[in-house]
Amino acid sequence: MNAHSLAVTGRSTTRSDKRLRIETAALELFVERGFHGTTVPEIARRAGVGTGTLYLYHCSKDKLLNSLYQQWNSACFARLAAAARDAHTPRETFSAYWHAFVRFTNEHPCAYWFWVQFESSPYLSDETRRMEVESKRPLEALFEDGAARKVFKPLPIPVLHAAAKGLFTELKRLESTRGLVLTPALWRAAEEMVWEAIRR
Amino acid sequence: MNAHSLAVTGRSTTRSDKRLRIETAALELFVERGFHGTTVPEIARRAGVGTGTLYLYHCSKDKLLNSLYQQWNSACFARLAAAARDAHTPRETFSAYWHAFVRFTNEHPCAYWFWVQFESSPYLSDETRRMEVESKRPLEALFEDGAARKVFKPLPIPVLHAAAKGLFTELKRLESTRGLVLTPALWRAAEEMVWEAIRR
Amino acid sequence: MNAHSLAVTGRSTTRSDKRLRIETAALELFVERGFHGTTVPEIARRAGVGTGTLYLYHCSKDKLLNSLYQQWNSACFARLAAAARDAHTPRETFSAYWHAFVRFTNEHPCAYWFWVQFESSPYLSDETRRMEVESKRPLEALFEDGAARKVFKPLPIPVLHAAAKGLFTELKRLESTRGLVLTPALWRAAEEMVWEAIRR
Amino acid sequence: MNAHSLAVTGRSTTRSDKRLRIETAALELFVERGFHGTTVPEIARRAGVGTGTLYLYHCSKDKLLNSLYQQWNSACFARLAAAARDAHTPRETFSAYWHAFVRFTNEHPCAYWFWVQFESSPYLSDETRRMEVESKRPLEALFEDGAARKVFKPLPIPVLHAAAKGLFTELKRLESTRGLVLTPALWRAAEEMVWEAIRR
DNA sequence: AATGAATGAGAGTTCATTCAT
DNA sequence: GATGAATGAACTCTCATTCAT
Repeated sequence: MNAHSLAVTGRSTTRSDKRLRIETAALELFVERGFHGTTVPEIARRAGVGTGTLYLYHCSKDKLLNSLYQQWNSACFARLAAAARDAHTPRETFSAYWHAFVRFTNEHPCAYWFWVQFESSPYLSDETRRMEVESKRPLEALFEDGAARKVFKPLPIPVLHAAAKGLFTELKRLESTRGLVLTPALWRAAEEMVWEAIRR
Repeated sequence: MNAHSLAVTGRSTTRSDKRLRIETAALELFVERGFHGTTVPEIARRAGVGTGTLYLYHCSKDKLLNSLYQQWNSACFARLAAAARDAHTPRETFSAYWHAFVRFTNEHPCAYWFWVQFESSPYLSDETRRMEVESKRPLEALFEDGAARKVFKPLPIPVLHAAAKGLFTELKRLESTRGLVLTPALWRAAEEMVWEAIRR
Repeated sequence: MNAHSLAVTGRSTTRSDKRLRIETAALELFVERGFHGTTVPEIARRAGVGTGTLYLYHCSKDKLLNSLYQQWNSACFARLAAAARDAHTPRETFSAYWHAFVRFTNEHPCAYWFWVQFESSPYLSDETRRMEVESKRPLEALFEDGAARKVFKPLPIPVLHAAAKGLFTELKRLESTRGLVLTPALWRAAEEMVWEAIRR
Repeated sequence: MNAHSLAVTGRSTTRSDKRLRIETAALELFVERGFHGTTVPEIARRAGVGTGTLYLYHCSKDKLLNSLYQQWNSACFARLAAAARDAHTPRETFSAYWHAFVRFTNEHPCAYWFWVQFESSPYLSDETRRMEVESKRPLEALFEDGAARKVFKPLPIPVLHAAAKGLFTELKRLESTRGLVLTPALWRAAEEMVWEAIRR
């Protein structure tokens, strides 16, 4: 997911390199112009490959979008789960999870906006939606301990989750639509808000 | 919305009736199939008018979408503002506002999902986005009293707002993706979560 | 199936006129260049309509080909059946049938070559093939009388039929590949050959 | 055609073996799916060679088709000529020729259907068509003796030929479209039909 | 005002052919 | 000689928009 290997190997036409460049270009363009606003030759051009080459790696524009969605979902959820691994209390778990999310979206802003733009779109296949639900489950498990110890409000874990994701999403949206500056202090305040919301 | 009013009122309502039918059909179809999944002749057919007629009321498919977005935004925000008019304390204001939102989205589920689907899409014009920001301001004013009296956390009002909208959105999404049943009790619990989040 | 009505009506853009022009253009081009050698815009251009117009009348290039095949098959078989209606003896029936075939292919050479080119091609759908078999049956009925009266060799009627169609086809091919001149005398001689072949 | 000869003869047959495998694969696929329904990589895959390898033997897909057509034409005509070599009377010549044709098409059904499918297609080059005419001439010479002795009807030899090829073709077609069973008895009856057709 | 047949630009996708290895 | 990943020209088909009626 980075351009590092490109610089190292010199040869810029290895197979996995092409795939990566296509996927990066597609992610950017889908975010900039939407699914139908982006043409396949445009993706190919930005990736520096021929149009037909794209079809060696992804069998349709549609499947490409779904593949990107699945990849980034997995990557993000894996990251969140990993971040919370060393936490000892529910409070620590939540904090680790929250800040990992902040970091992930800062490192991969394109992937984040891609997610926001397409999670409610009709372009995702049923299979992709199922995978998203599956990927999220391990994450929810992180909060089972807290729920069992009655640290949280007696609500389904996805609902607790919703408080976090919801505020996060809207803050990001305020940043882009109203120019809100998301300082570390604000992120900490927001974290506190969510904690107040979910704790018993 | 039905053939009855047509018969009763005669010719005079034909125009506005057609406009309404077009807009209703468009709203439904955009939600069901997305912007590019919906064709203009299809909207016209569902509205029971000729394809060309649609262009007497809306100069392009794009403008139609933006017009719908603006209309429903205004309608929703007006409704929220009205609901909070008779509240006396910040807590009451918030409660009125929250439940008005719940009610509005139950009464107009199509309009709600339209909003969710298109608020992050690239189909909205800059003008529409500006209007949305403008429309939201009066709503934010509702919370200025509470902010002044230090009932809320010392954060920009849009941030407080974000906690409400964020949780709301994610609960609705859980309803549609995971089958979460949104009982009145759950809505009250959610209201409480948001209140805990925003109050000082 | 002729350009007559065009001249009469003056208005050259009636619906059925467009359909006819499209089908005529397609028939000619398919014969001249084959199915894949003919592009849809080319058919439209020769028909004097827009590319999209073609799709108002035929839902795909493939279906257009099959529709043409079915139409001309029906037309040809109907003609042959009609021609043999007034014949009294098996010999007369056969003669009427043979010469009607000669006349039909002279009047519609394009349709004839279309038939020859596509009857063994993989572009015909199963449905088209079934229809062809069905259409041929009434024609075979013409020879049942002769078969019952033991005028013909004791073979399945389609086999008798095959002798006629086979020689006919090959003579036409000799005309186009070797420049054989198909005089009325030659057609009569060929008729005699087939009669000798099939009679007991 | 098998891996055996490869092992036995070593490197020397590799080249011609590859050529053969390519041509066999192409023949089969062209019959199964038509010219445009068959892709070059598919031919290569079925032949067990790389895509590029095909171009070492045939400079284009088009030329490959024409080459196959020429090869099988020559092979078939040579076989028919050889079969008639020992016949003494025109009747014997014709019989030998007829049954050799039956045998050849039974031994090489793919080649036969290839011929039927492409003899009227626009994929054959002028050169191929010329070669076909040339190849046929020696075959026609077989019947000159009979013509000179006035055994046959006083018609150009290709016309006599047409009666044979025509009935043959149509019988084969009845076999594949209507399930007609081509027994030896039927072939003999058909031979008799043709003989009746052409003899004076 | 209302219509819907007609349009053609522009989309996604395929595939014969090439060429670096 | 043999390969198959890469290419991009060219295809079929769609659909927002127009305009004669």
